[in-house]
Amino acid sequence: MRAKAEATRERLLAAAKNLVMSKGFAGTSVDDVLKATDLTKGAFFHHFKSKADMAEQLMHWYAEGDMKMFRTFMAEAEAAHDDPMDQLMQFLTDFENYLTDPTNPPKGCMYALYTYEDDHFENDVKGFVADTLQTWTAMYIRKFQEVIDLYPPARPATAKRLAEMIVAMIEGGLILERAYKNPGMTARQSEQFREYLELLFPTAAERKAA
Amino acid sequence: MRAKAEATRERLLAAAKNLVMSKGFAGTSVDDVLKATDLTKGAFFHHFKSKADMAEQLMHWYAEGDMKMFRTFMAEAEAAHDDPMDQLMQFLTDFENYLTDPTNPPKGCMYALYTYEDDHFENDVKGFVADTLQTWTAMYIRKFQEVIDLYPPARPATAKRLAEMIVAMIEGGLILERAYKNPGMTARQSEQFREYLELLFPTAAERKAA
DNA sequence: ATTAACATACCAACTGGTCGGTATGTATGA
DNA sequence: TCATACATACCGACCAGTTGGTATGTTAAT
Repeated sequence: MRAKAEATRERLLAAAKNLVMSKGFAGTSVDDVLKATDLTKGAFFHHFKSKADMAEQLMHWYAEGDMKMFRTFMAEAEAAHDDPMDQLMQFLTDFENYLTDPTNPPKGCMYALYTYEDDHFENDVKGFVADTLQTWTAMYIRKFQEVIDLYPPARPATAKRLAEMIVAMIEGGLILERAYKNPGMTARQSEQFREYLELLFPTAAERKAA
Repeated sequence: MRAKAEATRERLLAAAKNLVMSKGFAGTSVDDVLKATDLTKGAFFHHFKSKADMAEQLMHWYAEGDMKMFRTFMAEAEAAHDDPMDQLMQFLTDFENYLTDPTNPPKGCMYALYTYEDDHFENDVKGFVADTLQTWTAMYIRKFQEVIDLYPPARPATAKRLAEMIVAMIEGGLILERAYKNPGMTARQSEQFREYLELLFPTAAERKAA
């Protein structure tokens, strides 16, 4: 029984995610979610004590899946290469392939969405979004620091700056992707960032050429 | 009397802009706007034939102000320098100063906001947002092409890619700025982008040093 | 005297949320 | 083992408040 209940909860969350991603949080009504799942008010308020509670659970659920994916990509990249620059490059190309893969539209980032509707959310939720973005950034920082320690950058650069840069480029890419309905935009940003890295760490490029 | 009417319309739009920027479009009710302006339903529906119509007028109004600002920055930069690289750099630093200036929070980009709530808007509005972003990008493309024509890039680069890159970085920066409540994030993205340009166009940097 | 520019009163539909009820599970004890 | 006792999972009617929108004023400028 508990397994079926969890399945129901995830059905609600999955439907909510799709709706929220295309209509926003305030624009998505509880009834919308119920229509999409063929469930009723009773079910909804059994699993969530309010709509705001759903928002919180939805964000945690989303972040969990999101972070797991990134960690998997990173672990694979680290297993495949010893050199941190190689690891980073593979991570980014893997991510680009994932973005290019014609999976379930509409694409977008729920952190960004919550950020642009933040008046509706409790400080807990806003803090969680910020923390998650920080964790994401921190993953990059660690890797960039390894690269910087190994290869002198052609111009002064900090790991933090580079990490924030790629995160911003991805977020911005997703916006352009939605606005233009052009599925390739985000991956192109990642590609362009790799171009920058090649220029910034010339000795890493030479090493590979050798 | 017509002047007073236009003033009322702008009062409504200005209030709507602030509210929409912090609560989203669906999250902002007509009553919210009226409460903020001390006006009534009669006034609102005299100026806008529906809430959706307000959304459209709001976007046009916003884009007009936005584009005017960018054109002003660009005109100033072009008046101050002959070299396109110098023009570009001043444009970016001017923009950074504007972003850093502690003006009216909350910061953010209405194009991004509409993009993340696009289910509520007519195709007209969505198309307009896309067109405006394209126009913004096209301004950069023109300038980057001038730079590329003059200084050979250290690695293959197209004006279009670079233009999309800076637009994405700004959009992403604004998201991080909101999420972290850190007013400096967006300007930092622009700075970092200039760092990239210095690397990409080394001969331009040499020319300046000489 | 018209008309533009607003105010006021009101409406049907929808909003998030509650509540009593039911069916189906699970734990316990004799 | 099998009835008792309770908990979980869900249903659907209902509620008060809010939503966008309208119909009918009133006032003031042209």
